[in-house]
Amino acid sequence: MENKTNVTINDVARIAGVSKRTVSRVINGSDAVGKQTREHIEAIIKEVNFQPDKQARGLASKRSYLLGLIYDNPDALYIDQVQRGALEICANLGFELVVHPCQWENQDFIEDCLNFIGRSRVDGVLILPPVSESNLLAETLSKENVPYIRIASTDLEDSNNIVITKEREAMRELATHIVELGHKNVAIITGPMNYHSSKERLGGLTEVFSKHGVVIGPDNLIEGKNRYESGLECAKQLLTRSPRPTAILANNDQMAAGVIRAAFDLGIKVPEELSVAGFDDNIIASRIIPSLTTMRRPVEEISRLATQKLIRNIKPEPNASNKKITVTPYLITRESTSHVKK
Amino acid sequence: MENKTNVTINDVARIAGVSKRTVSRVINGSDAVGKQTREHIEAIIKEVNFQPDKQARGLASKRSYLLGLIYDNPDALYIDQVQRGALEICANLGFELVVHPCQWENQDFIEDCLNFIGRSRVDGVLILPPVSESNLLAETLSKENVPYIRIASTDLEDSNNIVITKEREAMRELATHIVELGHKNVAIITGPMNYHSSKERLGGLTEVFSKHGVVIGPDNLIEGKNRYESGLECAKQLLTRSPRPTAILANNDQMAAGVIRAAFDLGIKVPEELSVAGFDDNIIASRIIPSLTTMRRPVEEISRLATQKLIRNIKPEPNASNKKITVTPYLITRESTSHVKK
DNA sequence: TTAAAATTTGCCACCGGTGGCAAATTGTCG
DNA sequence: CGACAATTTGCCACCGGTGGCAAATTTTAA
Repeated sequence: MENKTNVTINDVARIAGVSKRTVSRVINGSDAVGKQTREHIEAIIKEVNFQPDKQARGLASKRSYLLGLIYDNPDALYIDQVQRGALEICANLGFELVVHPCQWENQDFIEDCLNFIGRSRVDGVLILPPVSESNLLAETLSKENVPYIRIASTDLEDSNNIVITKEREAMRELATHIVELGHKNVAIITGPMNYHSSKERLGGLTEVFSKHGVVIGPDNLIEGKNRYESGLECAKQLLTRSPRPTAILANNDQMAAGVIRAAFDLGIKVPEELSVAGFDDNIIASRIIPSLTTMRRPVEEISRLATQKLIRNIKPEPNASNKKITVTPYLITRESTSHVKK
Repeated sequence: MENKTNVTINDVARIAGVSKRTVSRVINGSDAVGKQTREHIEAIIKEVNFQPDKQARGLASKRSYLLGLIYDNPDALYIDQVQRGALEICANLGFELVVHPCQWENQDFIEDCLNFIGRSRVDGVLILPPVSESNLLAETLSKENVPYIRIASTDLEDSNNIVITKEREAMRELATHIVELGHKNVAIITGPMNYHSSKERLGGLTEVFSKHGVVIGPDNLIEGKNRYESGLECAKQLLTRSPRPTAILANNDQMAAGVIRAAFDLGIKVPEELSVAGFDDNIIASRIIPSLTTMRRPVEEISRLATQKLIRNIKPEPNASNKKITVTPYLITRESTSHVKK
């Protein structure tokens, strides 16, 4: 462990008996270096533990080796998973991750993001839902030539900068599960309907339900806010209606947890008298009693894919294919859903 | 919104009709600038939305305006709160936050951290528990002259670089609560006993219990791993012992959630037959049924304080006092604890 | 009024790398 | 074997700021 002094490129060059330009070429994997020269220099770099200064490199090459993570999501568990996935890729490719939470419904949010990008000099940004749904942000970044990747639920006509989670398809699977359990009287708590993702998820459900005679109308459809408290409140409304639904599907796990609490408070047994399902499979889904049937979104995997794509957008590799990336969540069946009682 | 072109210090200097050195002085708040010159330049900076390049600044001044966040904590909710607190301060003081999860029990963890610091050129690091308990890391950073702050539960003889959470005192409060509820047969699931924090929390509990005749011995003390699964397993052991404890105190909320699950699986009613308490007040504590009595750790506040202190250590202000910072968690009473039945 | 001191400001080198282009070296072929 | 092409390598300017020091200006003191 001799991390002591900061070795510079000049030191390496001097030791190797070459010019620093050649060392620079080696660092950057340029092909125009003789084989033995390269190996000699690489050995020395390893030996003296030379780590090129990101500041200087950035200044000269217009690259900071920093990635920004832009989000406005109350779900800490989701963010954490994204970070882990992204960092795994960053570590491999020599990037660092700078986090930037924001308020995407504020008026100055675009400016705030641009300022962040300007200040921090990140080479590109990863944009998480729901911020990823802002076409204005995407267009602005395009115009400013800032590489970005959006993680989102639909194509949004921006397919080269997006990783798509097929939420509509996922919800079809969930709806099928519910139909198979014999539920006819199903209620849905959607997310905020100005989110694409809420529309996609609802769409997937109703497609299947309508084919099987499960009617979704104003009486059993309610718009939630994706938070626990909101799920609690919406469920209290739904559960006092008559006829009482035998299943409630919430737009995410947080709200589903609220539904379970509401049922508990009203003395309604889950799943015997009420089936409940969520979306995300965040940690709460497996901790709550009864544990929650939900759609697992492989967040870490999505994040890894998105980060790779982002870095490839920043420094294009010739041989890399550039196809659209999609991921589909899948059903996790737990205690909160069961056959409807006759 | 005219973020378009990247304005440089030369542009500002030219527009203001001064040298860039003078503009630099204004940016850095040097006192050696004439009042009207300063105001003139400041106006122009605002007008053209000049944002000094962090790379260049860093290269020249040996400062990156980046802070590192080092942690190895499975609890995403805790990390998220820390980030929010830290970012609030960073935003005010012109810093960015770079995250670095690690495996502090790996052999090369010190080297890994040093490499991270070297690579990213962070100006200082915030170290979260349990990594903060590593005296070796702290000493190494001292030796390398890297500013750091540890968030930890005891003084660790490093008081100028530490923000202390008084966990022992907190646990006294919890123990008192349990004693007041009449419990005599109490079991404890500790954290890993090689963590200071686990010792502190256990110490606080036993201090109070021993004064009130509540005996803690091998029969009702078990070492957990701070995770849900561990709480589940430990509780299953404790709850099949005879006499069965009337209260189980877990070292954190994750394990307490496991205890509640174990009780549920064994048909033991909480809180009627068993009181349960945790530590942290993370989100799961209020979501679970029954909701969890716990000690709230004001994580965001702690993080803000730590970040401020860190930045002050990086660029010392003359008038800033430099006293020790401590925070004490406090009791949140919910559904999972009640009077012991006679 | 003038010299000396204090305050402001500007010049220039430098931080540690990268990029363009020319120079040096090696290889190829008639 | 010499001329020419291809491959390697080095020189030097530059990225956008900061720091030291001297120069210019203003203030104070005699």
